[in-house]
Amino acid sequence: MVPPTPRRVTQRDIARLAGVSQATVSLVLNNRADADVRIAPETRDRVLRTIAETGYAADPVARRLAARFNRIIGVFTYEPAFPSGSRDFFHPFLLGIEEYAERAGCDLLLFTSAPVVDGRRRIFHQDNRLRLADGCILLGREIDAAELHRLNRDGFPYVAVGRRDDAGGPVPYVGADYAAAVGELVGLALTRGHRRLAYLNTELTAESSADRRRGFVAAATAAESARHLTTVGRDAEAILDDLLAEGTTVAFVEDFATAVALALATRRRGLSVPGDLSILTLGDPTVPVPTDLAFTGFRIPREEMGRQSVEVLASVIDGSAVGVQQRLLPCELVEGDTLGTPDRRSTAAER
Amino acid sequence: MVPPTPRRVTQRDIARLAGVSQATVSLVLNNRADADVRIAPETRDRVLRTIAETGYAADPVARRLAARFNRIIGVFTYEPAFPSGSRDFFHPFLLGIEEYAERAGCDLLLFTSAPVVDGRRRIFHQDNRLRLADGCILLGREIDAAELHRLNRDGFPYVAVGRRDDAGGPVPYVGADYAAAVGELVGLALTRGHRRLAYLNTELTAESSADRRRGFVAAATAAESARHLTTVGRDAEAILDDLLAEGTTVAFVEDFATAVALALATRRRGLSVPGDLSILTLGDPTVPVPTDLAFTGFRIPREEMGRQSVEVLASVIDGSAVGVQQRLLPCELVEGDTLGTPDRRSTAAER
DNA sequence: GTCGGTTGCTGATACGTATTACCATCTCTG
DNA sequence: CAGAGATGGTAATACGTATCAGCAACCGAC
Repeated sequence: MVPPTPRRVTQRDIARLAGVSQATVSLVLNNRADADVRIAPETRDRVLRTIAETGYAADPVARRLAARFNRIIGVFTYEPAFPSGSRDFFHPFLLGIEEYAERAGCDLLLFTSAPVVDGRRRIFHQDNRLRLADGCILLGREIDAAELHRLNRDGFPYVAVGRRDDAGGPVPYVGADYAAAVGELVGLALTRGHRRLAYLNTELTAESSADRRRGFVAAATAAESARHLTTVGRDAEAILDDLLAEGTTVAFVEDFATAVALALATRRRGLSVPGDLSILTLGDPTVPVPTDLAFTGFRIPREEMGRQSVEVLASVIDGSAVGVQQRLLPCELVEGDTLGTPDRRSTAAER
Repeated sequence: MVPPTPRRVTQRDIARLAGVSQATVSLVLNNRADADVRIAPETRDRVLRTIAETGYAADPVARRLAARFNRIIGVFTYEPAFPSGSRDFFHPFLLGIEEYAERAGCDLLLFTSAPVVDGRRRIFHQDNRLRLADGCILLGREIDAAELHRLNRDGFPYVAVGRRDDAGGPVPYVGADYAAAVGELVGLALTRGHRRLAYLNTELTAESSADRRRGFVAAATAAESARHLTTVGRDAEAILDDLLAEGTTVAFVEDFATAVALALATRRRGLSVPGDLSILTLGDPTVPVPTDLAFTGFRIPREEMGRQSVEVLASVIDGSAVGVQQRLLPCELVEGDTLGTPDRRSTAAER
């Protein structure tokens, strides 16, 4: 292993050239002007001139070792950060993260080296370089609670993108207020006259999923009937049978692809969306699904979540944040074409 | 500035717990088994057990300071790395870079903090953190020669994505062989009977542009006429006039958007592509342009360029590379619908 | 029992920067 | 002109790891 650097300019070199001590160079560089640190203007100038001449730049590694602060923000993703799917789910988050990092003058360290163990990436592994960063941002649908636990224990500054349950203490996060958004959608459906609602969920473990269900349950108390169906292992036809049998007029669908499939099945049966069945989606697609329908639902403020996660992390790192930072950002409702009124069809027939 | 870390486990702690010296801990950790470094198996086990118990992880900063090697690859882009345009030009490069970095166990450091000066980002600036990385990858249509110069002078390992002219010495790069690809296209056009060719370029400075032109010039010697036109400041109509006046039958167009505009203009005039004019593109679009035409041209192996740039950089860093690394990857020809035969129209009329 | 060789480990030091305690020197005051 | 106070700088040390010269202890051979 040959040292890659032939020899680089250090503060010691500057000091020698300027006829001062290394400490003086450091003091000049850091613009120290405390009560007990004084540098004569001409000395300062001489040092600065020498620095300019040599093109010296401080070694960030040594600086970090000594000062324990580096203006580097780690980004940990549980999936590749640059995925193939162009309309990818992570992309907007990263966009916001990069934007705010640039504004804050921070570099981003992507932990691409994190190995996959048991089907998912791990933060903590042999020889992890987490601590090179001043703090880190965690991206992923599900984040291992044990790893959050360890981050908490180590006192390493971090922020999760998306709300997280406690893991050995409260978890700092910047999330989307799914509960409120779903609640609003339910309210909208009730206003339009819907009384028989159904909630279709896929996964069960993720917080983002639980929050949506919670929002549904809380807002649907005024409904005649509010059922929960799982879509796991069932095809759209079977689900549709189920919905129609109970006289459901509006379905709240967690997974975008399921909503598309359900709409297709409805049409295949000669029924219309939203004439016979209203279908609401609960967030943007996570995988690209082609559809000609403009679904009614809400938009997750992903870019803004990225931005604010960096903002929060920065405040945690520099100590200006008090307590555990937890933010929920509002989701914007999207009025599409898939929410109708339950009686529209009969009204049309009466005409 | 409160120290963010309360207190972390160090080799010294391990050493104390295991009853050995810090040096021994380091030796065990690095699996040293040289002739003059010997650790008794039981000592080694004891140290390893202590490490496991405490959950110790080496501080990458200190490691880097001592060993000058960190398995971190810097990525410098002259534009935001995560751009808004979904079909972005940089994206495939980053995809390849990430993929190979993951395989090589390297992390990626995005220099988002690089400030914009005079309309472009700068690698070297006050307080740059370049040296945190073991080496870096440079992405950008045009890269400042002065900055390359300085990288060369400093002996900092780097690789440019895309061929680069010398800048105070040869520049290591992984590029696409534009000259060969354009040459092949010219050959194809000649085979189809074209004799009057035109080359339409936009910018002049970038190496990628010069390579294409060079390929054109070298291969077009067999043609009756091979002209160069600039598209800068001219609209598609004027260019088309020019082409038709000279009896040009095939246009090699550097910029994808220009090709689209030219095809539209041709059609507006009641002429057909490729019946009256063949239009060839010289690489993928850099900005998304909607078109229903499948252009004949070639594909830049961008993902592979990303992968290999990391591969090359890694070999430069670990010293296994001899000399300056320069690679040109072949571009894949794409047979679309925009290359015809110059006499097809008259043949059709004779029938 | 002395001498060369081997084994297993440690002490010292380097890496480059930040910080603090402290030391000269000069200036002012009574 | 002694003492206090201000001024301008330096030496020393810390940060955590890697490396290497070298030391002690033991072994075997003559």
